[in-house]
Amino acid sequence: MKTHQMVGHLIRRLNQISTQVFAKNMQEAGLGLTPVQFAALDAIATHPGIDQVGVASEIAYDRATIGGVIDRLEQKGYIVRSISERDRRAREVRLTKRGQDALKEAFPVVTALQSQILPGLSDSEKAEFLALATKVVTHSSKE
Amino acid sequence: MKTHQMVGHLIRRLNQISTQVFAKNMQEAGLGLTPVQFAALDAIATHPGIDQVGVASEIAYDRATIGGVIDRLEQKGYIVRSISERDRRAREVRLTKRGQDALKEAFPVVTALQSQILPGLSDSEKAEFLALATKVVTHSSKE
DNA sequence: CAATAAAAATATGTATACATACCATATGGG
DNA sequence: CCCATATGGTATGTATACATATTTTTATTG
Repeated sequence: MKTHQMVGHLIRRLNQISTQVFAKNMQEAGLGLTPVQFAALDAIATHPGIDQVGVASEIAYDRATIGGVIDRLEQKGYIVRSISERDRRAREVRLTKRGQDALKEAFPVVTALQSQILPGLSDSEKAEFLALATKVVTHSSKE
Repeated sequence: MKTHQMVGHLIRRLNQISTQVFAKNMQEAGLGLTPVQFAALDAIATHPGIDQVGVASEIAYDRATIGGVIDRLEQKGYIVRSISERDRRAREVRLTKRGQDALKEAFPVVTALQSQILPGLSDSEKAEFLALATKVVTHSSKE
């Protein structure tokens, strides 16, 4: 079997295409958010006061990676961290005004770029791909 | 739209699942190859004397990343680099005996793990997924 | 209630992933 | 032949991605 035909290789290429589309559209919109940063902002906006472990499990990352992502979001002034009163080990995370604005700006861009992520597929093929991918991810996260 | 349902997010999760399956199977087989390292070894085996840019374009990476990958393969004693006589800027890359052995050992493992990468899908669904993914990647690399 | 296990962050180390800049070399045109 | 340009590789910087270890704090259990 050729490497090019292997599933893992194809998925990596899809991810590559996806992140490039994301970066390109973000840049054109004058926003510097990466896919992870956007996902984290969205998760925090949906669950204000969530802790870092919560963010990690919401978007399926490990704690260590999320720590770095949140560091950078904090440096950009998009979020604030505070020690939880309920559990002093935990850091509660919330959007700042700037973070809310950035997310509000990013949302339509991200929604619009979805259609560019699977170039060459018809609408029904895209739907089929989405259904299959969802099935795999759902199945995998149930274990 | 929820982040979880976005194409990019799903693709990232698929890639995550894929790399985890790869790492797990490699480790169980006592091999320490990453997906990129395997792909690079395979490309070099198929094109002995290929230069680094050649490897990069074979497996769709940038020069900088491949440089690091090849550094590590060299450190492991799997490949050797030599200055090309045709073009003294270029480094020709070849497998060592150890590299050939490692690749030979890895191949059946990688072939076998393919079936674990899309858990929850039937064989026909896997084939459908593969066809759609191939279509996207092919379409995208034609530009 | 003290000992201990578990959990939240962080730190550390390794490996992608890629943009940009830089150096050495090659190549094409004048 | 000279020069502008392009190309191969490396260096640098940023951002994931994750395993493992460590610290602080919490929860559990004998």
